[in-house]
Amino acid sequence: MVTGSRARRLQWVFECLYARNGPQHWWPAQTPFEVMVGAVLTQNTAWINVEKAIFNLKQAGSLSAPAIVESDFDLLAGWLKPSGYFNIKARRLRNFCQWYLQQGGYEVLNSWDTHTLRHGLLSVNGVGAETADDMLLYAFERPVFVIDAYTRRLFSRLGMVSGDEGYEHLRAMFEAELPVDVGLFNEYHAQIVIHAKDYCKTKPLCEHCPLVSGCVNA
DNA sequence: ACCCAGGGTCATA
DNA sequence: TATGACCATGGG
Repeated sequence: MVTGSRARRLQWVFECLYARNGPQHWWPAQTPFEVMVGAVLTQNTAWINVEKAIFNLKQAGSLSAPAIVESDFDLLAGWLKPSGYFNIKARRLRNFCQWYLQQGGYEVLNSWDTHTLRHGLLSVNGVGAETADDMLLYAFERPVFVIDAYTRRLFSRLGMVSGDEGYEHLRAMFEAELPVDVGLFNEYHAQIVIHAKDYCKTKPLCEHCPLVSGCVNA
């Protein structure tokens, strides 16, 4: 049983995850721009398929905002095919890159305060709350806590949230209960995802770990 | 054969 | 505000 204040329980869950899985070094990408592309492509899609699409973009020498904006639409959609929803994602990626270039690129965007940058990202058709927060945390290194389906499921199973709270409500809760720290938020979200994907299925669980009831195999 | 994957938009009530 | 339809490939 997990006891204590919610803040303390959130810390405990993180420590258990980290002890089990070790540092994840997220986001798996070579540049901030690649993080942003991956954030769009991974919408409701297995990461392994996103990797194939990003590989195609690199292979074509088109993993840049200008290249994506200028490339033929059907060609772009073809590169994105393995990641699914390729017509929609080609449009979303192009929307984002157009906006990205219009604003002046990474350095300019990174000079904005987090609130302004978040609203800017959300103004792009195809960039929703989670995608924007992925970009803010992993490409711009802002202390924003990313909420996804895994986060809802884990903490719902742990009895710490009901699960049907709105996105902003949950994000505000995590950011209020935890130390506002980019490194912590980075690692915490990565741990939640890796826990849901692999490790809780293949690694044994420690007896006193609060994750037992949060594991899909428990 | 069936289910879901690191969501978001749009139409409808 | 809150559902439902839609997007689409690939791995278990």
